[in-house]
Amino acid sequence: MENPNKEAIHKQFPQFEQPLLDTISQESVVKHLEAGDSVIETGQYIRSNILLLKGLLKVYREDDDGNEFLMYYLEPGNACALSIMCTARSETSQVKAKAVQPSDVVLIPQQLSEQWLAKYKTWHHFVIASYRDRFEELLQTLDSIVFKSLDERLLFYLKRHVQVSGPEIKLSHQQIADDLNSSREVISRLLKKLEQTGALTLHRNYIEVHDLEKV
Amino acid sequence: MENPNKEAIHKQFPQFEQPLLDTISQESVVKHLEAGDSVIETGQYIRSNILLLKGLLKVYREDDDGNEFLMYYLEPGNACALSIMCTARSETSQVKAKAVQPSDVVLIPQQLSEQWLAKYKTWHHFVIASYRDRFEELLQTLDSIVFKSLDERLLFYLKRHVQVSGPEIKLSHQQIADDLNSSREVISRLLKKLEQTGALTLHRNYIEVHDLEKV
DNA sequence: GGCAGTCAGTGACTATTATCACGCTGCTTT
DNA sequence: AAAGCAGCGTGATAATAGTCACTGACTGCC
Repeated sequence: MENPNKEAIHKQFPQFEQPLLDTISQESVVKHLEAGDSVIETGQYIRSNILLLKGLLKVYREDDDGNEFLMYYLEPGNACALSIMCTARSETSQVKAKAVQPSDVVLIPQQLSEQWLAKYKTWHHFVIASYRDRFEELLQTLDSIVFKSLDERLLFYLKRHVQVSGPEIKLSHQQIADDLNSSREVISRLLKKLEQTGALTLHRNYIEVHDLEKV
Repeated sequence: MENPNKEAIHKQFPQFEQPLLDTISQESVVKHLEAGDSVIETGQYIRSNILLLKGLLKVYREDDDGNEFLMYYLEPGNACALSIMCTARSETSQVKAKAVQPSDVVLIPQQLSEQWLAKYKTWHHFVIASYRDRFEELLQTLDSIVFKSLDERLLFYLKRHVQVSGPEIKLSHQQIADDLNSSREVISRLLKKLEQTGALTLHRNYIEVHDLEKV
């Protein structure tokens, strides 16, 4: 009885050694998420690592007033050590993850992950690389917030979004404002300025990006 | 010929297994830093991990205009995967580390670190835990920048500083402004407000903290 | 077609932070 | 003691971003 997702896992994570692939297929759970679904809420495992097979996740921080901001996106082949999320809840804030597109994720219980660290070399390289990559992405987000003004942050945001899901940005101004922890009116005004430069065209509920580099 | 720092290493990193301690003593270099010394510049090894034996380091981000902001402090027993620093130089910014107090650091070449990951269980746990801890601290910094206004960020900054080096904060207003990527005048005004609440007393070149919690 | 609801545009106002310009203080140097 | 300088206080002003109030425009539904 082969796990039907085995091939998908192998394709997205070709670096894993064969026995590890077998173990993953046997012991972990693949979960399908619709756009908008929250990863934490659906996860049966409280502390799990997540491998993304298909789709797109956004990982964001939320404080207790409901304010949020985008940390980074996860693409297929990426992982997010959910252990980070579960431990990293200070009194006030929490890390959350949500599907942006319909997605397939592999949930790996924290305990298994730790066993594999010792057992499978490719796994431990993968985990360390994941931490490092996530760290660097977070650092980039931080940079843009600290050093840049909102119009530059918006540009950075749009570029990143185009990278992960193409030049048709299907978001309302309100959603963008949320991701940047700003307000709709401000984002609207900045977007309009960008439209006037010819970098993009605004539509209802989506933005057509032409060229963000020349701005 | 015993490495005289072996005992210090053992004391700060008691979780390390004996063979690992031996290897560290033999193969790594302990470097003394005076307050203000930059870690990168003194490091003979380009890509190294750093273990802090004594003192206090600050790790900060700097963009190409010379603006900077504090990411977090490192205390004895902490480590900073310097590999992060070396790879994490985007076009614009760079991670740097500087001694705040006279400090002793152990420099571990990246190559050795990677060998040890497979060889010593306590090392690989340590590295993973370090990544996680640094990640969470960075997340806290990010929180304070995104969700809080400057007066709250200043409070957060002062609290953290008190935690790592006591209630006598030996910094000029300018230095604090740099760490928060703000300007001296603004910090001066906010500090004055805090003084009026009785939370601290201002002096030339240092601040005497009484109680930051009640503010 | 009419109604409700979401999305977007806009002007006026406010709050926060940055910047500029200056003066004062107290320490160090000569 | 005089000069020089770093650190700090302060008012005025500017720039940026957030908030409020309102409008119109499009969408889906009955």
